[in-house]
Amino acid sequence: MNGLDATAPEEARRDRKRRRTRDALIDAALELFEAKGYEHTAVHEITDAVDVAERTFFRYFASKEDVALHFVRREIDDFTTALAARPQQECAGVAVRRAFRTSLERLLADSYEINGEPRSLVVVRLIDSTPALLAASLRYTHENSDQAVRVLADREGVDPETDRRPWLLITIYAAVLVLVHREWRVVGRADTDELVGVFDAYADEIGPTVSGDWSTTPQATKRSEAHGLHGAARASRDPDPPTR
Amino acid sequence: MNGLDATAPEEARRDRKRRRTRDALIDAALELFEAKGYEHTAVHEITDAVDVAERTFFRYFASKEDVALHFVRREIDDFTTALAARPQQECAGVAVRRAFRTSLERLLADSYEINGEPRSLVVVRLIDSTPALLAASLRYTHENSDQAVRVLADREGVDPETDRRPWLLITIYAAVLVLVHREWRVVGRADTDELVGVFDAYADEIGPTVSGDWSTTPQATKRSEAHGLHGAARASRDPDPPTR
DNA sequence: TGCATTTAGTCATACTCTGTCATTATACTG
DNA sequence: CAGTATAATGACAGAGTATGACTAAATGCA
Repeated sequence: MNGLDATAPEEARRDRKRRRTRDALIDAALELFEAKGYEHTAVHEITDAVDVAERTFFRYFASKEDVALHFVRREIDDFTTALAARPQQECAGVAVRRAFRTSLERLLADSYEINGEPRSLVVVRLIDSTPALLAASLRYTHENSDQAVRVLADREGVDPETDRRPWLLITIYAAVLVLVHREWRVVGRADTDELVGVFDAYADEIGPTVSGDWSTTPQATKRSEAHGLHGAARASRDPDPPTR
Repeated sequence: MNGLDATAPEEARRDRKRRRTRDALIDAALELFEAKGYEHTAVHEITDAVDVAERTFFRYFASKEDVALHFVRREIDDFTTALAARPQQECAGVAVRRAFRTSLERLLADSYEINGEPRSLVVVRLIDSTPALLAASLRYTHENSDQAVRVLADREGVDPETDRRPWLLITIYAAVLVLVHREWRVVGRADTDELVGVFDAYADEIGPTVSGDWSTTPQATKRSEAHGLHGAARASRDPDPPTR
């Protein structure tokens, strides 16, 4: 774009300053949210704590939700990165499962604390217990699954427009992650082994069907030949017997 | 609560009036949303169309989102009802699958039209294309899965506090429904056969693993002896080999 | 008819978020 | 060093959603 000679260090300095402001806003916001609750914290209270104008907050974050979703975003980005980095020989199901586990582990590895509690736990609890944040986080996950689906489809050499399997696989594991967060909140600790265990328990439950190797086996089709899944819609079509 | 003798007709009349106002607000809202988009429709425009005060709107609906989510709520309630009505001898997976299909069919059966298009399609498209509504609808689904889980767990005689299978099953099918809505929007029609076919295709893909018959297996839960669930759980806890 | 309860309307207000313009800090140029 | 461009911030105004408090009217009941 531009020369990285003389101007670069200065730009870096400005970046650092921006980052400081940004981090300060995040920290102040989380502490206030934790102390008073998300809904009962006004944006001007956050900006007062950092001593910037309220308008500045909205220059750093698109919304009040946005600042709390910072970590959700990171977790999802981590997942996509991890998925792209899985070795090619792994079949889709295993790669997705391992990538999700990696992102969960990375989230748990965050060692910062807020009021003596791991920040990850504080954030998960905050999101889970605040309707507006829960909604925003589910939406964010949903919207970004497209990207993960593309990565997965690329990797497996299938077309996400016509093949439903990548959508299903990503969606299922995203849902599992929500369930893990739920249990995490109940557990009330950020014990990596324990929570990865919970994740594995769910993943084991899903079993081999969805996780099968797409490239070779017509796995999805235990009861017919159609593996293209478009055709797979057909035969199953079990007529719904009357409810009673 | 009270006598249903003399007062009943009056109460009924008041109820009808309330319902008329409410329905008028919903209709006006959907038409405006469809015409100008959700975000570009102000609440006072809706209330102007029905000729009530803006404040009145918020007496009928908790929020602007709420009025658009009316149909999502109905779909979810339909599901829970349908699940409770499934015959006992069906195994969990089949019952859940059929109940979801029933609620989908019922949604599709809505024959009202808005601007010559089926209302169900209009609403699905509206929700899917409006971030705020998408978020709210995902949240609503999430929050109400608790109830469905309880119904399912009751039915199967398992404890939802310790058994993860009902959570997983409900969550997976809820996610599938979102995927169906997605394709529905792409299809651009409200063709029952076609969309039920899409649902079945996803459901077939999930296969028997999660849908297994629980009645024979003891409640799994503690991963100590992760026996059960279909033996698929086998050698869980696979150590994650290095990414590269 | 008189009294209580419920429902709707009015007014006031808090909060989120956006647009705009002035002000300051910082970087580059001669 | 002065002068200028650019980016960041502040200050202010305003729209829109949502809530609380109070008032007026309708309704149910004595």
